[in-house]
Amino acid sequence: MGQPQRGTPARRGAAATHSLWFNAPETDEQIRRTLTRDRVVAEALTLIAQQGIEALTMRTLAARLGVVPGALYRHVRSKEQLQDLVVDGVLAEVDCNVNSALPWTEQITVLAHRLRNVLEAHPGVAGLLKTRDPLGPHSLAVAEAVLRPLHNAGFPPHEAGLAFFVILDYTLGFEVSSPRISVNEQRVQDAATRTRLHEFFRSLPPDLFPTLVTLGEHIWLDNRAQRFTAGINALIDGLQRAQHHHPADQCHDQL
Amino acid sequence: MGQPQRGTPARRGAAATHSLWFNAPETDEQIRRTLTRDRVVAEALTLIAQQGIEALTMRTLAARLGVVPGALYRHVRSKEQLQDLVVDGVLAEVDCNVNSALPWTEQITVLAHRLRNVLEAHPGVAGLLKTRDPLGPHSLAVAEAVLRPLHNAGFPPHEAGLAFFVILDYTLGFEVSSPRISVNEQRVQDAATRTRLHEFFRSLPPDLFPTLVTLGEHIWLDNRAQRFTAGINALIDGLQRAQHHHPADQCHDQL
DNA sequence: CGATGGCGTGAACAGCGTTCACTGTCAATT
DNA sequence: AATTGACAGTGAACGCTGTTCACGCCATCG
Repeated sequence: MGQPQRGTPARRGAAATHSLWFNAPETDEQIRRTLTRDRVVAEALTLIAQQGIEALTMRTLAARLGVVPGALYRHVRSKEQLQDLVVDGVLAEVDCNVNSALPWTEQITVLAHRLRNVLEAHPGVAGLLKTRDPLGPHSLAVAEAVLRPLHNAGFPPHEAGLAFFVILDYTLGFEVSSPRISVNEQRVQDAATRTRLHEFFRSLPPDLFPTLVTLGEHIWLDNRAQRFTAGINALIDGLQRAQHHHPADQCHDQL
Repeated sequence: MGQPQRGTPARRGAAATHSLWFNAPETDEQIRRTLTRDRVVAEALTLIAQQGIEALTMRTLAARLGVVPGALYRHVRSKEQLQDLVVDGVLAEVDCNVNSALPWTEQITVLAHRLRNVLEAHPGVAGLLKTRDPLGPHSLAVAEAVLRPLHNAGFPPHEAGLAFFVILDYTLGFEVSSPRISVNEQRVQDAATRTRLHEFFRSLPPDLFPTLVTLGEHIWLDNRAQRFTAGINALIDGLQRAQHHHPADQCHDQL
């Protein structure tokens, strides 16, 4: 957006490449004249939202845009860069505004839940986020939003950094295992597979796995929201106590 | 191991496929007659340890075993199954013995650190672990080892399950972002890139990212061990307080 | 009106996971 | 002891992936 904008023929190249233009999912009312980096990223986002991250292929993305695969490389240097742009586009959906009058624990909790909800809506993107150094503008905005309450709460730089990473590590790491979409294998966690899972736990040798056998079916349920809430609450509670009580934490590195 | 064991020719098929057998990395002193599922998985593990997870390719794995790619499919149904076996092979290295006389917080802390150390030694495997339902024998052993102290400490089933997943979510999620090995791009976090990162933070607009500008360089350092220790301590501390104080945790699901 | 530069095309390349007919060799059977 | 059958590994192929590049087309600028 902002660069000099080419002209507007009725439909660019409609005579030459007739069929692709009409087979493509051009359901929008607006005429889509030419490709843009923003349009590429936007289509990648809806593709991921619909079919998951492993469906994001240069070829299928190009097909959805009514374009030959190589054309994408005019707007994106590589698939890796496209993924970086996708990550930043997803993080743009996180609302970074929090009431700074609230205690920092509340602010961080709200931000973490917002981040989780956004990542949950784009399955697989968290996996990209953890493999990259996220330095896009919206990634930075999220970082700033999380770091600011910690700083204002009086955390010294080092401890603020630790708390910051601990919170992001947990939130992103939690979302890396998003609910599987792949329907080809029965990976979807429906009632049937849950029953088979419970049978599996009952069938385990009780001498080797006593706790798993007795607790298994009470534990392996898909209560992702509850799990995240419990985790983030424990985490922030622990951070708060570490702030007040023992700023130098003991080290358990060996063993 | 256990099935009827074929014969032992001096070198199986050495006349037909002469060169491959000698070009293969047969540095071991033992004669390697034929393929085994265990040998395939073992070679995959050393390949991952040496070159990272993205170097694990059916073709290169076959080449290292002195074998044509299709031959692997006699011992492994698919690459996905191979990855599952790799995950379980890695988790076999986790020592699951803990002194059950210690407080549960100590036991869990030790286990979490051991798990982290093992995963750190096999970069990329944590990423597989979070995308699978780990039901191999060694995965189950780790689960049992973590769950048992919680159970013995009096956690009711539901709360034990929550604590269990919270600890594993954090530990595995933390390890998903292992230090990059890929040297082709300058992803390795050396001193030079750290300096460039600090310059980057100083160059940010201070009106948009005030906290990042002031705290940036004190925060983005590669203190992974310290970060993990701080996180797991805060987490377990928070879980301990939740156990004693408010067993019913408030819910922050909306917003 | 002609030159220019950017964008999409079409085709190709290397590499990936996976399949399959075939072959050689061992182990058990007759 | 000779025959049979099972099976591991071969070689080649299929369809897919990301990526590159010479080639035209077209809008714009001079």
